[in-house]
Amino acid sequence: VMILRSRFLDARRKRRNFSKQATEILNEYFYSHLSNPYPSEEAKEELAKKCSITVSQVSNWFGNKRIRYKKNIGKFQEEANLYAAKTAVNAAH
Amino acid sequence: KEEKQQQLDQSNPSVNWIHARSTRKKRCPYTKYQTLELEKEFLFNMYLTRDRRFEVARILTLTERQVKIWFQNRRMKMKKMNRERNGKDLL
DNA sequence: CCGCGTCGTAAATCATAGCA
DNA sequence: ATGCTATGATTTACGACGCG
Repeated sequence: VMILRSRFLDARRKRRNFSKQATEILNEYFYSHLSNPYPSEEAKEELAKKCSITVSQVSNWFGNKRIRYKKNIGKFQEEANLYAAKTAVNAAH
Repeated sequence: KEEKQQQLDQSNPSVNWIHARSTRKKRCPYTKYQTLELEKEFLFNMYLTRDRRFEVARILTLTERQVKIWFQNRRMKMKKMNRERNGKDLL
């Protein structure tokens, strides 16, 4: 019973921000697909696996990212340049 | 359908993936009472008959369209909950 | 053609994590 | 602690497409 109880409570655990690496991976995808930041179901699954989060969480992240980016492109300019440079470096090596 | 616009300038983030239906109704959160009654109705049956939809809409002061869409969204929510509540628990 | 179904999403809003 | 904002999740409202 205690085990079941703990498991139930665990399912209701409070949300945590995603890890730095996960956010990094998601941002890399977002900024390298800025002209069409809509990952396919397969891409979402791959991202979910790499980030150790669920596909739903990947969808939530992109939904939030797209709207927040669009709402204030200026605020994300620095971040955009950062990832643009990063992917350029990756491509070069 | 997606191939309509593919070649977009990376340097020009005037991103065109902006749908923004101007004719779209602004989201308006339902009251606790409305939500509670909708949930009770959903518990009774996940799918509405036309008559039931009319009654629920009248009682809650919502349009039939809003009630119809609420049920569609609610079914999607249930589906998602089931999906996540699967392949989990158990040892 | 209609009308309601699902699926994926926009946009607003909620809840609270996390930090100055 | 406290206030505040960033962030992840949830809630309305549709468009696109499907089926009968």
